[in-house]
Amino acid sequence: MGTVSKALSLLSLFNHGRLEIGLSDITRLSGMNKATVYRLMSELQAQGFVEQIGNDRAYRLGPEVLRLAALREATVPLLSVSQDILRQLCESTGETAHMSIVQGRQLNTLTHAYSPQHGTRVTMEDAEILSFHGTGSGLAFLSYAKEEFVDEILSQPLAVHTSQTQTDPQKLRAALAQARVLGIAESIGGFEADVHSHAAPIFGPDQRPIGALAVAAPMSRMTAQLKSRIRRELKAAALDLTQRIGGFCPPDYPQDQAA
Amino acid sequence: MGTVSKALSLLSLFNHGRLEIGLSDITRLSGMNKATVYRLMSELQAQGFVEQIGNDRAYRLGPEVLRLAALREATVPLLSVSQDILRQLCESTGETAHMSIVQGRQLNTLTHAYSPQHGTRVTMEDAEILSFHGTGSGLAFLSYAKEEFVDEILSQPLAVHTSQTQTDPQKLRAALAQARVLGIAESIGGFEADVHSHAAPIFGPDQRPIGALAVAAPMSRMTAQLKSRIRRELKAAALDLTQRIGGFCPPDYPQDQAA
DNA sequence: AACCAACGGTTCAAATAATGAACCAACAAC
DNA sequence: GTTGTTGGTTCATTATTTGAACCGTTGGTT
Repeated sequence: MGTVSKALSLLSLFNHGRLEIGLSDITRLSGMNKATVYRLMSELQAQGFVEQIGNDRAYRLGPEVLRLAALREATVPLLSVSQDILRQLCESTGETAHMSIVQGRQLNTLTHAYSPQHGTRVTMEDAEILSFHGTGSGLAFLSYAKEEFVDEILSQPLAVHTSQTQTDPQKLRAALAQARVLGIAESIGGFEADVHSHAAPIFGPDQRPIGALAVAAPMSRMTAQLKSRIRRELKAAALDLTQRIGGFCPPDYPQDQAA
Repeated sequence: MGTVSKALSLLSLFNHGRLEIGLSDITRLSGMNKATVYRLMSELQAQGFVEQIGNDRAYRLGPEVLRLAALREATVPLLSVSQDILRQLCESTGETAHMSIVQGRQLNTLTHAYSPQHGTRVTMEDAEILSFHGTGSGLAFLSYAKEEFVDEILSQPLAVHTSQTQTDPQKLRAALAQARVLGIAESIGGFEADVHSHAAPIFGPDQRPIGALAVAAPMSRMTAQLKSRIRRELKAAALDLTQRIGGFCPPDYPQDQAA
């Protein structure tokens, strides 16, 4: 691994539970030498990717990432288009909708929208890390991912999030096969208890999945009627998103049949 | 300059006019060796900071920057809070409002809001690079920036954007002094002809300016009445933003006097 | 006060990674 | 065919990165 990759990998230590990290913590988390980490962080800081704050001198992400994100959006308007689509989607389903993309071996939620329709709703955070085997989004992605990627994910130890988390690789593969038939994956309480999520994959310009669009509802509200509405709306929304960011569905993705 | 800084500096070659860049162009623009650039870009690509697309294999910014930006927002909600404030600001003034921050030696617009009130309006793009001497935002920042920074900016050759661009360092310093009295800077047609912009600095936790909030209107609409309304609203909005991101105005910033 | 542990930051010889001129293969224009 | 692009690759030389040990502070314990 080159020096640049090492430096950038330090950035991925930040997450929602760790928005600020001290030098020693970074050293421990990364397994690198303290002097190395210090020098790398200093370079990242000089370029505005992180900044140091407070009297404990902890590092946090810097303002430069905002500029890059604005430019990325100008190139591929994934976020703004998604927000548009999510707004419609949560309105037409009355439930929480969110969009996630895969970066490396991680599935990250990028943006979400709530429906004001119900008092209870599934709550979300942006930049949250989801599991592949426990969420509708993860399964939707895997159902059209490369074989090797699926193998890699399913051969690792699979975390148990709730009492209903499915961790049997064979049963998960069966779920993927079924998702390929419908073009929609679902997870019933696999990540958070009482949450039933549906998801459809989003595809990039190379006809490979880049992430997923999902609708999450409390299990108590999941009637057959709502289920079919969600599937219908979700498929249309995912297709729309794929097209509006310049992507293409693979030829074997079920398009026309009603879900 | 370390290897990491070199790699990250390649990212700053991207801007609105250059969303996608080929290997040879990057080589030319950066002045580095082609093999070096190739290796650095490969590492950036492996980490998702850039991606290669099309049959010309040009590079563009990658999805990883979105995740980092979402986390930065979770740490310091600059964007979301700004958008809130900009919406109010353009509503109360009836003109285009925008927010820019300084990153290195660059002033970048991060987000903006239009008022639906008038048919004609000043149009903006996010992630646009503004000049310090030609815009209200730039002057607002400089008026509270460190002496050395002001010297550095004003000692460089100053671009002429319009026939009304002020490029005399002495007159610009006078404008900064006046901005310090009001807490508001302005530029009349200095960046784009026919645009009159007002701006107020935004401060960080260390009482140093980090950027500016601005309102831009067509010169034809700029009556004394609108001017005083803009100044009043702008100062309140900038103060609000500063406080809501955990910043502090320096003691010498004029707070209470009406503008 | 004395002690200890943990913190951020620094040093420098040794080890490792970055560098760049030259090179390919592929494509396009002439 | 020639010439000039392009993206990508090679490898001996060179310069940078590395990490154990160090320093000065801070904050808690005894």
